[in-house]
Amino acid sequence: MRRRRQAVTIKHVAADAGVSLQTVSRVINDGPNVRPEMRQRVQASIEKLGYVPSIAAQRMSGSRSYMILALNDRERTIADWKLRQGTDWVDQMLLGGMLECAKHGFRMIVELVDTHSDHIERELGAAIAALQPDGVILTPPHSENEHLTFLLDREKIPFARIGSRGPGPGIFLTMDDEGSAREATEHLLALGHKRIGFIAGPEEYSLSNWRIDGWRSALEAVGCDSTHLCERGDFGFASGLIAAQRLLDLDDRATAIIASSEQMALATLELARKRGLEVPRDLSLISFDNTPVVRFTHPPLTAVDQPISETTARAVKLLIGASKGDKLPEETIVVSGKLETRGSTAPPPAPVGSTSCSAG
Amino acid sequence: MRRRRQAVTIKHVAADAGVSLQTVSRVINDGPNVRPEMRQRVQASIEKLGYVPSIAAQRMSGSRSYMILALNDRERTIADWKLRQGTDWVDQMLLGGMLECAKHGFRMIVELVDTHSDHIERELGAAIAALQPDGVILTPPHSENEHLTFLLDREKIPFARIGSRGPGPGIFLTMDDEGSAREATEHLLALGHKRIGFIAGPEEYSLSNWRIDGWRSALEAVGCDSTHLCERGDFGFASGLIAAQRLLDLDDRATAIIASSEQMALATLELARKRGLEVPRDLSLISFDNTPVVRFTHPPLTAVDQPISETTARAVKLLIGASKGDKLPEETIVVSGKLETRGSTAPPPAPVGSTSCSAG
DNA sequence: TTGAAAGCGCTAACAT
DNA sequence: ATGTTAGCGCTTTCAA
Repeated sequence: MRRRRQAVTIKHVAADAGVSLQTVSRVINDGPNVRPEMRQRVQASIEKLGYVPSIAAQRMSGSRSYMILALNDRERTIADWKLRQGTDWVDQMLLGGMLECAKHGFRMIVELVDTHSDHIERELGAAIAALQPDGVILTPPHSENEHLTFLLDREKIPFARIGSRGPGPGIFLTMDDEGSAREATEHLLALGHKRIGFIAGPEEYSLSNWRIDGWRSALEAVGCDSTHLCERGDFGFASGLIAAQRLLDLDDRATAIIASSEQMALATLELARKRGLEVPRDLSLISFDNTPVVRFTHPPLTAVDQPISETTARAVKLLIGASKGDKLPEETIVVSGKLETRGSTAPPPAPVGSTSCSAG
Repeated sequence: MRRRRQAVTIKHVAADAGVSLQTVSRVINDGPNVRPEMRQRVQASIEKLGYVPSIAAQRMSGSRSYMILALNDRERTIADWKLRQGTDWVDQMLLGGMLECAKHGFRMIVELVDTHSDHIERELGAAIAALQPDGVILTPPHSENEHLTFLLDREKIPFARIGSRGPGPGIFLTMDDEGSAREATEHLLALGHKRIGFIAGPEEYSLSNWRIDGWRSALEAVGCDSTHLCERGDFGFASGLIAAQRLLDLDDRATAIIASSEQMALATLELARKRGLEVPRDLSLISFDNTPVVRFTHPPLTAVDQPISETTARAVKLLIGASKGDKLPEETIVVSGKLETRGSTAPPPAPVGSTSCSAG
C-alpha cells in the first residue's frame, strides 16, 4: 500500500520557528506558558507552511478527536431517504450541527444505528472504538435507550439526548413539545374549536406523552373535555389513517385535529378529502412537524415548527464544551418551536349538535 | 484533559490469542500468510473481547483512514437547508454513499466548501491534512474546479468527479445528462409537441451543455428547429421565470418546456399559472430533477430522476477500490436516470399558427 | 517559560 | 507462516 505521510507536520513548524515541538503544540492548543512573542512566531510559521494538525495524531496521543457523532435511527432514516418525500430531519441536524462543529474545528459524523437490534450496544461500541468521538448526539428513539446511555455513561463520553427530559446521565434537550402542543391547541381554541382531536405518537417516545399533556392542559384550562379525543399512532401514515377515522367517526366528531407527525397529518388530510370534508372549512388540521411537504399540500398545513437545527447546534456546543472540561448543564435545555399558521386552520363549521365543551 | 484510552487494543487481542501483534494485524486486514486456524483463533479473541481497531491508530501507522470525504458547495447547500424546500441532494448522497461506505467499514464525511472562495484550495487542503481521507467525492460545481483537482492529483488522493467527463485526473461519473435530456425531449415529441423549449443551466456547469446537446439532438433527429428555443438560467427560481417568459413570449410560443432544475421548473409552472396557461393542457412541463416537491405541485411534474444515490455509491466503491490499489477506470462512468412520467405532460394544444418543425 | 523523552495503537519493513 | 522493530504525528508527563 502506498504510504501517505503528512505534508507539513509539527516538526516542520518547530524547525521553521526554531522552537521545540512542545511549544508548537502549546500554541496549537492555546496552552499556557507561552510568551506572546513566541506564540506570534509559531503562528507565523504555521501560516507560512500551511500547517494543519492531523486529527489522527491528536487523537492518538490521547487528546481530542474533534469529532461529534450524531446517531439516528437506521430504519426510519433510510426509509425516509428512499421515499424521497422531503423529510429533512438529517439535513436540519447537519445544518445546525455541522456548522456549529465547524466553528470549533470539529466535524460531525452521521451514524445510523438500528433500534430494534439486540446488539445495539455493539454497534455503538464499534463506532466509539473506531472513531473515539468527543461527544455523541442521541436522537429519538435512541435518546431514551438505556443500553446506549449506559454505555456512553460508562465510557465517560459526553452525550446529548434530544427529545428526552431524563432522569439519568447526559445532556437533555427538548423542543418544548408540551408547550408547542399547548400553543397549537390554543390556536384552535381561539378560532372557536371545542372538539379538538389529538393523534399522538407511540408511547415509547416520551415526547408523545408530553404533547398529549400540552394538548390536554390547554383544553382543561378552558373546561373542555378531552378524554375521548386522543388516539395513538406510530407516526406512520397508516396509523394516522386509523386514528383519524376514529376521531371523525365519533358522534360528536372532532372539528379540528392535531397530528403528531407529518405522515399522520397527511393521512388525516387524505381521509378528510375522501369523506368530502373540506379543510379547513369542515375540519382544521395541524401537523406537528413543519417538514417541506406540508407547505405543498392543499391547503398548506398549519404546523408546529421543530427547531431541529438550533437544538442540534446547542447540543454540539455543549458537547464540545464538555469535551473541554466544562460542566454539563443539570437542567433540561428547552428550545421552543413556533407555530407556523397556514391555510389548514379556520373557525369550525357552525355547530349542529351538542358540544362537549363549555368554553367559547 | 481527561485521557481516554482505547478499551481493547490489538495488544489485548494478541495476548488473548497468544500470537504476535502482527498476526492480529494481518487478520484484521485480511492479509496473506496466516494459517486458517490462526485466523480462527485470532477472530475468536477479537469477538470475545469486542475488539474494534482505532481508525486514528490505523491512519497513524500509514495505513488507511477509512474515511471518504464528500465535498459539496457550501453556499447552495446551506441555502437549500435553510429554505427547507425538500431538496434532498445531500440525503441522496448519504443514502448511496454512507451505506456503500458502511459495507466496507468506511465512513463518509460531508464537507462544505465555498466555490467562490479564492482560497478554496486552503479549505480542501485543511480538510485533507486534518482527516487524511482515503478518497474524495467532488460534486458540481467542484468537480470541474481545477484548483481542487490539481491539489488532489498532486496529493495522490483518489477522487471522483460527479458531473464531469474530463479530461483530466480523477474518476469521472455522470448521470447521463445528454441521454436524459434526449429521453425527455423524445417523450414530448411522442406526445406531438414540436416547439419544445429548453431552459438550460449556467455555462460553468458542463452538464448544462450536455443537456442542451441531448435536447437538440432529439429535435434534430426529427427535423425540428431548435435555435430560438433555448434559454439560459442559473438553476434558480428568478432566472427560470425570465427564461420561461422568453419562451412563452415568442410568436410561436413553446408548447412544452424542459427546465434544467427543479426551481426553474417551478418558476415556469408559476408563470404559466399567472398567464392562465393550464398545465399540461396548454403547456407541458418537465423538470430536470425529481426532487420531492415536484410530486406535490399541481399537477405533479414529469421529471428526470437523477440517480444521485446510485452514482454516489458507485463513486464510493471505486474510491475504496482505488485506496486498496485497484486501477482507476479510464472511462467515464455513466449512471442513467429515468423519466418519471406524471401529470405535467400531455399532447400539445391544437395548432393555430404555423409550426417551426416538419416532424410529426 | 521552555524542552526532552516516552508512548498512544497500529502497520510496513524486515527478520526469522 | 509468524515475530520483531521502528516509526507515524502528536500530546502528555517530567525535567530544566
